[in-house]
Amino acid sequence: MLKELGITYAQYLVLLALWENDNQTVGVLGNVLYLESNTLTPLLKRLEAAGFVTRKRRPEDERNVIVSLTETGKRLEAGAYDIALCAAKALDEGDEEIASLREQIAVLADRLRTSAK
Amino acid sequence: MLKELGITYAQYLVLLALWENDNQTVGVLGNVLYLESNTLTPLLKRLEAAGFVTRKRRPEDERNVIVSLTETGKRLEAGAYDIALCAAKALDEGDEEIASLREQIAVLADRLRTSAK
DNA sequence: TTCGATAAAATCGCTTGCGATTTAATTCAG
DNA sequence: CTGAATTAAATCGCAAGCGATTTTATCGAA
Repeated sequence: MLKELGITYAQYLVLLALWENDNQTVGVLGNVLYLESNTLTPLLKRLEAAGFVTRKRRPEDERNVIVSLTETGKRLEAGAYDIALCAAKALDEGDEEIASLREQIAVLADRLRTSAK
Repeated sequence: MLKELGITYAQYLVLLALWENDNQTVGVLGNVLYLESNTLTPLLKRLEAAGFVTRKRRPEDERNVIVSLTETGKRLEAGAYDIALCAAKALDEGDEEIASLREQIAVLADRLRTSAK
């Protein structure tokens, strides 16, 4: 399904974040996805080259780069709607179980992250 | 801790499998780790270059490559013993919880794998 | 005001992981 | 026995992820 849309899974995650909240900074996007600029910058450039997002420096503080959806990027949301549904169906697990599992993992990930610091 | 041993996490996983069961074929190793030769071959070459394993064609069937621990590779097991303990401690979760979580994830992964086929 | 500290992205080098193809060895059918 | 099919690794090309460093912009204290 992702291939039909012309994006990878990591790119899909970035777009999910942008569909949720457009015009985010690279850094904020990284906080959401637990990724840093060394990973995001090249990925965002590919999304930009594919015409799904734009990258502009914020005039008030040129250190920040604002990532925004293009019209094409916004339209993609509709086409991507089925993906989560199909994934859930493939997992064949109730929403509660998935949410619970996700939560457990988030807790563990947080512990690792803080214990690493 | 891995850096002290001079290995990466993926390499650690391969070594774990070999400590469990030495002299495995690339394919069998791949079945255990859910990886294929396109990933394992370069990784194994790095482990070989680092002196932890050897790679030899099996004489009876030259299509198979047997991966074996060197003495250095075997000795590494002792040095790696603490890793799992520290990880468990960092997770701060009982063995049962971790095992249960691992099992739940394995079930989901299997469903995805079979529904993809 | 200026210079050093801080902050945000970008860049570099490397390992992983994977889809697709290739190479080489073995097996099997006619 | 031979040539086609199958199997196991290897190879190729690319995207991700990350540690480390660099670049550029902003802030802050002397």
